[in-house]
Amino acid sequence: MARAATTTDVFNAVAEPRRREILDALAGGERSVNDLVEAVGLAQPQVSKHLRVLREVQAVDVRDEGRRRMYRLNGPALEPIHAWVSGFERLWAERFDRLDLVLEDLKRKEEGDGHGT
Amino acid sequence: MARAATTTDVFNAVAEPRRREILDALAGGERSVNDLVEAVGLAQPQVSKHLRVLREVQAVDVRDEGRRRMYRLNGPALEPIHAWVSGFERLWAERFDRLDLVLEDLKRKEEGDGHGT
DNA sequence: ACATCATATGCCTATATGGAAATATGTCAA
DNA sequence: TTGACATATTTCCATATAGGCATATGATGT
Repeated sequence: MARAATTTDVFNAVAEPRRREILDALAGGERSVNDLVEAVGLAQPQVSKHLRVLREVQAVDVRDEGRRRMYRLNGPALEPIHAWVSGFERLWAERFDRLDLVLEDLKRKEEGDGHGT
Repeated sequence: MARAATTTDVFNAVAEPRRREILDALAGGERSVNDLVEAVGLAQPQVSKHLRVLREVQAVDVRDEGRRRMYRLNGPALEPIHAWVSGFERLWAERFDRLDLVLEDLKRKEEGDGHGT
């Protein structure tokens, strides 16, 4: 079996750095394809192809405006990534380390003085 | 040019669902390869290969214990993902939607009544 | 109808993949 | 040393890429 298609899910779609750049460029608001071509410095066909992938995983929406096609972010499509990676946040976030300390402290106290039920 | 190697960065490494499963399984603490084989239901060689990829992007660390190799998470390697996707959080988090409303409201007011400089 | 601008699609190629199966490496125990 | 267990590596293969380039589609103005 080969690698999963880039359109399988948003994880695969954003594994490509150029596609992340495109999403970053769209963070400022709607943009036409040509705008994006300038923004990411790729040839137009490549940008269109990346946009297709992003469309298929719902990461972007399109709107026709005359001869141009305006692309915009569809943020919620990225939520699964955030949800997944947030589960590991405590492993690097300092504030959570400190929270851990507090919790351990509480636990120690509770076990220490026997004023329980 | 082909697709970027899975070991290029953590985004690519984690695009493979089986590797995410492995990381999930490691969230509970250190595990041997055989443990992981059971946990994810893949053949041992595949698991070893996935673990190699995860090692190369620093998402896991290994420790030798007798004939077993104990793998553990190295959370901070996932931070770039969290950092990137968090930039888009406002696009789906309800509380931010409401913040947007408030801001727009303020803006309207400011533009509406001419009490400027 | 025509020329022009804007975007999408098709074709080509080198390349890395993930699973399967076989095998190599490494460690312990007797 | 030999055997059993634990893990890693190699080989094989079908498949999907990403970029380059040519071209098709679509909308606009004259």
